[in-house]
Amino acid sequence: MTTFKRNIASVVAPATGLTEEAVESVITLPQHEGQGDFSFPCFPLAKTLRQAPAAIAIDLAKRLQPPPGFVKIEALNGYLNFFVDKSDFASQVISEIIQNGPAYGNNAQGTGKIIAIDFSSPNMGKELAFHHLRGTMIGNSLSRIYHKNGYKVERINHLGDWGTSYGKLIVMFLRAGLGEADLPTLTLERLNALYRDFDAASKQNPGLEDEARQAFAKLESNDAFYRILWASFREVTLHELRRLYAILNVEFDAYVGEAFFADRLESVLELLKSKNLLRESQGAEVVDLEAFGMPPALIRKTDGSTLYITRDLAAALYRREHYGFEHCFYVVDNGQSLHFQQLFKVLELLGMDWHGRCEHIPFGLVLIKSEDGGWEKGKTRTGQSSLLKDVLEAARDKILGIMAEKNPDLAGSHEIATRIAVGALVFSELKNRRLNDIRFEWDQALSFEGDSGPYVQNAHVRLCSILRKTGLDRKAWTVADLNGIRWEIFTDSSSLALVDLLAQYPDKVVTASLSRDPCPLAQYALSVADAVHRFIHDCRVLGVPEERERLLLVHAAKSVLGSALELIGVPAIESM
RNA sequence: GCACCGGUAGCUCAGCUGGAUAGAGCGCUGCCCUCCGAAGGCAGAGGUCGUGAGUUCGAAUCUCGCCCGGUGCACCA
Repeated sequence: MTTFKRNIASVVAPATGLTEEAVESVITLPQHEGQGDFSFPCFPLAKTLRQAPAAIAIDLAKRLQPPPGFVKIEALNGYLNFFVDKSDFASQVISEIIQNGPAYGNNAQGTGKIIAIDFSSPNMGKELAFHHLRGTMIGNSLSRIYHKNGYKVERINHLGDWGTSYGKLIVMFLRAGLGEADLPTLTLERLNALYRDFDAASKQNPGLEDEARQAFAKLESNDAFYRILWASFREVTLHELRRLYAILNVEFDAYVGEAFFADRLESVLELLKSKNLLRESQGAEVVDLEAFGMPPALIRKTDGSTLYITRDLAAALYRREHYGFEHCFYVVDNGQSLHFQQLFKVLELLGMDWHGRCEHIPFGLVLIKSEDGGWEKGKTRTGQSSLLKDVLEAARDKILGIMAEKNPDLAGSHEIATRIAVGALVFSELKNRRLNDIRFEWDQALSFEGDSGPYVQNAHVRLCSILRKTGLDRKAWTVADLNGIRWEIFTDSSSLALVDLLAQYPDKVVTASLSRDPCPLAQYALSVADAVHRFIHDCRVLGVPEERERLLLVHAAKSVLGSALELIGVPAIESM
């Protein structure tokens, strides 16, 4: 792909006076048939050459000889269209895929650089709701994408495990008559129920809020019994989280929750004071951000306790010191953009010259139907949101039904059904741009038709199935397999369309990293799946004279599609 | 009121670092398995790209105003 662009640049640059880099950067891929394979738009030349773009294109088309790898140059509508030698193109693309193996699509953009990425980060004592899937999978996918771009990625789960909320849990735990003896059998479900009980009970008994604050104060002062309760609650939460993350195939390098920063808060306050940023306001301590068009950042409450942003300041300072990151990403929903604007501004005011390396990566909200029929943000606390484990189970069960009908040989395989369910749910989260709000509806969440995860997974399955029939599914392909390949076999439109897409993979890996959005890769996987299904439909592979060549393409397509699926976190399964 | 985000086919959405004739899926009308997996393929109908201006040779894409929807804006995280 890059060699083809470079070859175009090598003939266009001298004829136009542009640099080769400038030519390469404007080369586009045409959208319609008859427009060649690469295009150079002549419009920007109109001014300097004082000629109409169409005339420039016609003139260039006459004067230029097709560069290596090309057979024809044509002028059309002010574009200079280059037609590749199809055999040559297929040869270059497929050879590159075979030579690189799983490293195809890798680049060195991030070599030697570290990215700290904070995602998922649920609250202790609460079950994962369906809406947590979005941030979790966006963060997971971005981690993999940046890794493929050469970065070292540190995945951080910034567990919400400190604050008055945990006073609430302790209060309700004790009020329910539970004690240390009950800890071994405690479940996350039970803890989550205690939360809801607290909300209900505190409406009747407003004094409960005070009790919770006192309980948290006692926890903060390291009361031994309260520390044991807290540690158990945390372990129960982590146990269930790890179970779900395993199903989703999501991993973290660190579970560093807010509690970890508890004893660093004083030094944050000292730092703010030393820079003369802290002001007293209505009995609380704030950093005034009015000059920047923002409300003040509330650092310390009237009762002396600290807040979210105080802990986030401590976390940012720690991460910078501990990881020395190039970028620090916060994958958190769009509703918190003000918080992050304030956080980054305070870091700037503190004189942290790296504040610009911190970046909020917002995503749209998951809305649920409200009582009046409108749509609103779902809240775990009130129990309106569906639990992630329930949605996963429902999806798996529905898929088991479909499998029984479509592939009785595999019927009953919970493992495969689960992987299809994960693929379906994850793909529908990531195929759209991350800032779009999503409306949760059961019917839609459990719809597996059309442009869906299963459709893309099925393309991979069909490729695997063909390879399996020849015993080549576990083969390690090498450049030796390219000897004697008749590249002209790939010049039919279905094969060529597939080859063309495979060639675009490295660019898509970069695009996704620059937009900080898995969406381009999900869309790409979809178009590869389209091309695969069409290829399999149009081109018989086994038992035909072209078998050897087509098996090579099948393997190349499987390899690239599998890689793209891995990047977005959709399981690349081999049968379904 | 201020701020962030969205507004493209009946519905759900791609396309947005400006480029040629705006693309999918669902739904609707039909067609294709004696053939490697039909969870598949092919064809048809369906569009003032919210709206008004501006920048430009060229705007769904950039800038500004307005309208509609979601979210946030001091002691929760």
